[in-house]
Amino acid sequence: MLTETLKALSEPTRFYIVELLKERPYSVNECAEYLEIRQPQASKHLRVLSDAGLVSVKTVAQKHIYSLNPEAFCQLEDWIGSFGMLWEKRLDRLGEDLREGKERDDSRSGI
Amino acid sequence: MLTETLKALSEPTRFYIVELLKERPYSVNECAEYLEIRQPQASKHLRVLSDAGLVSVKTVAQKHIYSLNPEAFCQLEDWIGSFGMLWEKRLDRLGEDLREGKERDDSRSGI
DNA sequence: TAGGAATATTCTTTTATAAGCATATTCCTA
DNA sequence: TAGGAATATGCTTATAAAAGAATATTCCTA
Repeated sequence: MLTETLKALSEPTRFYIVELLKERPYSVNECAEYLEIRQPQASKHLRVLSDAGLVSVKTVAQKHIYSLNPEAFCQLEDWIGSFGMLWEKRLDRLGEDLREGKERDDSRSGI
Repeated sequence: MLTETLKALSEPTRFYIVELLKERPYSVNECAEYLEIRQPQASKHLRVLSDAGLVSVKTVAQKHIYSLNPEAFCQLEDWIGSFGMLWEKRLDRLGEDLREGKERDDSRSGI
């Protein structure tokens, strides 16, 4: 479900965690330290991100190393990509209309 | 704030409204009808989407016609795009390492 | 200008979730 | 194997937001 992904990302603290993980994988304590939150909160937020498929865990000794999970972001990218066509379509129609010398009727453009 | 955009989209009903508006602009009542929700809810959800910059309104007589706002989606697309580089970078490193005949150390790959 | 159509707002109730704190769990090492 | 490091979980409280119902607002038209 895309909405779960979006929901997980919409929480500011989790958003920052994801931004942090862009740099490199981090352990739970490292996340907590960098974001200046307590360890349990970091753990919980990472769990939400994990449940949403946004991050993966790798266990090294006692440490749980979290890293971004490409698939989830590709899925999001695909969805966002499905909008780009809309603006292009409208520009296409605008172009056609201009070539045909039509008056532009914005009630049809959706802009 | 990107988190506001994400939050607005993360609500299932609003997500469907956005999907509906992909097709063409819709009035409040039309949205309510298609999504089988009551008019006030549609109005409220559209307000949230509007506050987040995801939709624009055009008033035609008493009707408020809502349509998607390209800028917001482009912003999202830019952000999502900033992740694509990461996977590529990793593939690049993998490629380099292979050419150099190195042993792969996954603790550095973040995958 | 009165009436109705279309939309927005207010208020209440309910539900979801984030934070805080304590504690449990897991696993390495001396 | 006892102790400590790293992480996870449970419980409570506080806050945010969604739904429902009633009502207010805006604006066109006869």
